[in-house]
Amino acid sequence: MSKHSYVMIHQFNNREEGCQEECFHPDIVDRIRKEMPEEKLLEGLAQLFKVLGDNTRIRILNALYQTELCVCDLTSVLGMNQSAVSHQLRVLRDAKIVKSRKKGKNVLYSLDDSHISGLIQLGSEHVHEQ
Amino acid sequence: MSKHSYVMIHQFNNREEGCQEECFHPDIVDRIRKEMPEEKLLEGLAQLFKVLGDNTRIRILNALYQTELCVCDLTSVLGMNQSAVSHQLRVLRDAKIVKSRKKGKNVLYSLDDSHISGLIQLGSEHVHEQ
DNA sequence: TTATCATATGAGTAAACATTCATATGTAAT
DNA sequence: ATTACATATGAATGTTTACTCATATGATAA
Repeated sequence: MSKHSYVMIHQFNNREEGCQEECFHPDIVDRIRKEMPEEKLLEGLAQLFKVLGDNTRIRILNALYQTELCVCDLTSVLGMNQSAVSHQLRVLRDAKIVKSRKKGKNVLYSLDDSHISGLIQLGSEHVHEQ
Repeated sequence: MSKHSYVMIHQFNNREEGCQEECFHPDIVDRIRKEMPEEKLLEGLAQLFKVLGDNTRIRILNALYQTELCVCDLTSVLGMNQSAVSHQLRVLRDAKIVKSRKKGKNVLYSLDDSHISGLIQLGSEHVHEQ
């Protein structure tokens, strides 16, 4: 028995909490549960958006969208602490959203994913409509 | 003088923190700063992604992507507390990502933005490539 | 009206997170 | 080698946030 159907049956047998017949539709709930994407995918999605969902990181990405930059220049562009920038770069690197390469004493960062600019584009359209 | 140029000049005059000439490129930093999107837009973007960046909310959106649902059925689909679901629905409503309408004793929720499914689509592609 | 039900919401709590400070690592120039 | 510099990272801290519990609101049915 799949994890999904286990939880579903659990729901069916515990109707003291939740609403009754008029609004509780086992058939609909069942169908939707079956058509939900894999839990792994949903977690990955939430994780991706969580990484994008921070002011500092969004500004980093918008800067890198224009050109490859060293940490130092990024720090200047953002006007913030070098340590804070490095910490956020690590989060972006772990999420495979940016990549880095060494050049002399410096480390140059750039975007590592073709979807990111698309996400920012689409997201901007949503924001503009508010 | 714009806020941007103020911060920029501040940066130029405080080089004790940060890196020196070899990696600090005033011209590049200046250009990037000028071409950065409006701060308002960036904040809105980060806020949008932050709202999408939660496991529960992503699951709600994937359920609503299939059909309009009342809170009660959503609660069953997700297998969680009604209060928790309502709290998250409020976050999604505030962000204009879902909308609601009353029907009898129930409140039916549905997606309110054409961009959201596109964002989920694009995001999924990124996740699949990991 | 009164009782019942579906949803919303405020307060409290524990966990997650962004930033700062101090310092470590690694590279390059002298 | 020694010094200076660019970046990374661990620990500490203040803030944000997701969830739970209790209860409020609002609608329907008896």
